[in-house]
Amino acid sequence: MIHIDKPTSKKAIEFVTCQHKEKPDKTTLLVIGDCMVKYQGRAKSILDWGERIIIIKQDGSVLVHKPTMREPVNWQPPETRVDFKQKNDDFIIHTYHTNPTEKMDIIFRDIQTIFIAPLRDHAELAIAGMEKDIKKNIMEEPCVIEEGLRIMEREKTVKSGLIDFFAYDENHMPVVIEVKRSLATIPAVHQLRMYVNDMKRDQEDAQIRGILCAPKIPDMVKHLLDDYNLEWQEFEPEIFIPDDKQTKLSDFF
Amino acid sequence: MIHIDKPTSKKAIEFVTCQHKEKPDKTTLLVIGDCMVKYQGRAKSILDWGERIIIIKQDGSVLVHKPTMREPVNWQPPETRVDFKQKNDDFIIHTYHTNPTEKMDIIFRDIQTIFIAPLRDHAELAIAGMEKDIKKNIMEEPCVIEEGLRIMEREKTVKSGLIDFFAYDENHMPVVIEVKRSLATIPAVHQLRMYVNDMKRDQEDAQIRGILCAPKIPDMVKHLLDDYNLEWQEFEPEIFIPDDKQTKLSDFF
DNA sequence: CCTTGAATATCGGTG
DNA sequence: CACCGATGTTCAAGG
Repeated sequence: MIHIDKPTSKKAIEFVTCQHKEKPDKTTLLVIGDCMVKYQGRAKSILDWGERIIIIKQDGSVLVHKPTMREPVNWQPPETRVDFKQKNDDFIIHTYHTNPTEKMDIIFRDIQTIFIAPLRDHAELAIAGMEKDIKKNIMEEPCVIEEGLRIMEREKTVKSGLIDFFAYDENHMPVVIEVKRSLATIPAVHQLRMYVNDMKRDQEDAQIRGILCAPKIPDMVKHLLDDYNLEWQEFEPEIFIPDDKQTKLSDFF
Repeated sequence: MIHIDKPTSKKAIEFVTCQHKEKPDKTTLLVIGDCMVKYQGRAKSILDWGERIIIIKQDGSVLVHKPTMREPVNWQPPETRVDFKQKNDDFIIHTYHTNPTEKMDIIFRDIQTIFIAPLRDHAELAIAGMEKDIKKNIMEEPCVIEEGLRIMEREKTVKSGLIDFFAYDENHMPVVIEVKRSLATIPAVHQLRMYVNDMKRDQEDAQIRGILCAPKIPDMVKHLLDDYNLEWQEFEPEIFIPDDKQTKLSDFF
């Protein structure tokens, strides 16, 4: 890890050319300073002068971070080409990306620090509690949705898409189940409605239930479900750790 | 702007306590080093050792960035409380957030640099080419969709949501128009269908057209539109700079 | 390659 | 505060 404080634009060019430009896929570059940003691509934008953190990552992604907000204010996706220029007393980072075509220029009028470090990180995130995990739990314990439910198929393909669960209730009536891990949305109602219609067409069975399952279902969505003669079930968004991740996660939670 | 290189965990604690902890809303903190990350909240995750960049922003957002990818591998939203601890030879950053309840711990076994700087950035992003801008352009030049179109209402509220445009075509037939700035999706078709149905119910008028407008409409979506007797119009995703942003943007493009 | 759908989505606007 | 929709969404998985 090396860095240079308060470099002139000339020094900055020398530093990044010597230390980063030859091996951009091996070293991460950090620039902190007073800059403005111009972007043109899927949209167009301009960001006036301000003190920010710029990160050029080893896969060619470029981030411009303001001192607030989770999201970068400007960025480029991975596989962006980066070039460094000097103009008057400004240090300029040109970035260019294809597919989609996008360019972004960062102009520095003052640099506080430039860091260059070869970062090694081969770890992969082990995560639980995603929609996948919630579905696995429903598969193992269908009673969280309804007593007596027998799940027949999971990820069943029908004409208009993929049904999360196809089951029979305790009265042997077929049930189509759509699961959301967080908020149930209006499009999810239409998705479920479409699946139920597909099943009716396939089975020539007028009596098929449809249940939308989510931790939270807004009134608007409930009313829409009523309109279409569909049902809903709210469930506790408990996070279950799947067996295959237990070895990685169980020591910590 | 100050920083400390290769600090021991003890030195690191002293540094951040002295320089950051008293004014976390005034200074941005950067830590680069070998760490692991544990998170528990809306989901649960664990990230094994690796060299990463951690940013603690002045609004309390916390980012953990790997040397690749646009997205942080772990994070906390704004308004997160941060605390620093020492345990054996490790330097630990505890973060805690409420609503939703989430905690994330970052454990460093080696620190390359800690950087603390009060960053000032009051600039706001001026951006053009968003859905808002495209709608404004359609409002001003309805012929980009169809010759002879007269737009009557914009953002018209109906039972199931908000219609982008309500218009009459050159034959005085009512038209409901739904606009997407990028890809037209299947849910957008159902949205449009619902709006047309709402209008029919309101107006007791059997003849209402519905047009889905987007730069790109996949075949699947076109077929679905056909099924429901709806229309579509692809348009060039040209980016128009709205008048009120011209002063800011026009000098650059 | 294109398409589809999830996300610890985030974020802004509206009621 | 809840809720809704857009995002330069990003990202991974599947065809």
